[in-house]
Amino acid sequence: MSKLDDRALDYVAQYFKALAEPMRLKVLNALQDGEKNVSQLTEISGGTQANVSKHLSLLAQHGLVKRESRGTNVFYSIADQSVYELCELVCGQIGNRMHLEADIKKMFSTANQTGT
Amino acid sequence: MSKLDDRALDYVAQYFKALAEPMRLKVLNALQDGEKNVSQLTEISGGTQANVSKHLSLLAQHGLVKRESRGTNVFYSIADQSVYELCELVCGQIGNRMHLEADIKKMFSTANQTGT
DNA sequence: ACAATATATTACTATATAGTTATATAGTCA
DNA sequence: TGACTATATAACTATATAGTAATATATTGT
Repeated sequence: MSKLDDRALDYVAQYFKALAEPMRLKVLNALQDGEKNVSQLTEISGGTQANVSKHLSLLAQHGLVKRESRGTNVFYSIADQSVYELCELVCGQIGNRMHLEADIKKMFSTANQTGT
Repeated sequence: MSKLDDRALDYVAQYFKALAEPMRLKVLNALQDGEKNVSQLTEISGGTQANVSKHLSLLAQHGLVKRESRGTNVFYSIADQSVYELCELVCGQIGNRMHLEADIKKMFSTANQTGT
């Protein structure tokens, strides 16, 4: 990325924005081990059905998840594994940096078993 | 990232949020070829001094840029090259995907000369 | 057709924040 | 010290959006 024009910057910003929400990260996290329907994601995330549905909608809009309805269920799945690469990169950075240091390190020691 | 707890998710979300703003991306972009002071960044970005200063403050808070005052100037620089890796990842994805396809592709063909 | 279930949507409230204008703070030089 | 420049901050407005409650829209099975 060296000299993105304004449209591109807006675009990238919007993409980051889609990732800049704890509930959405939680949902993506939950989808790591395969597709899940809205009810499952609602339960896992501890959110309300309406809210989870809205977040899923947004994630789908930004191409982060795929949507497939089967019967009365709608199953969502990660659209692109690179989402996790992003998260890992960020998690790695956060682990290094930060005021919380010890705390954070502990969080990520149980969190970073993925290994791209 | 496989099972981040809520604190971690908040944390990661905040980090993405710092990147989820066109003006801040523009500033980061401008810092790619080395440190710059606030006046320079104000001019390059086309924003107001106050606004740019605020964004820089936020970027510094999140550890994305380093701050160093020399005389009456304050020079900012990229704190961590991994910021660019993030952007490239996102840019790559956006290039593949997307409604805008042709347009976007064109944008990024002139934009992706970095090559980590 | 009707009841039951799963998901989406709408209208709303509350909160966060980008941008602006004006002002404060700090460093430099006469 | 006082004028000048560079940066930061405060108070404000406007906008976006996360969450909620209620309702709409399927789809399935009877």
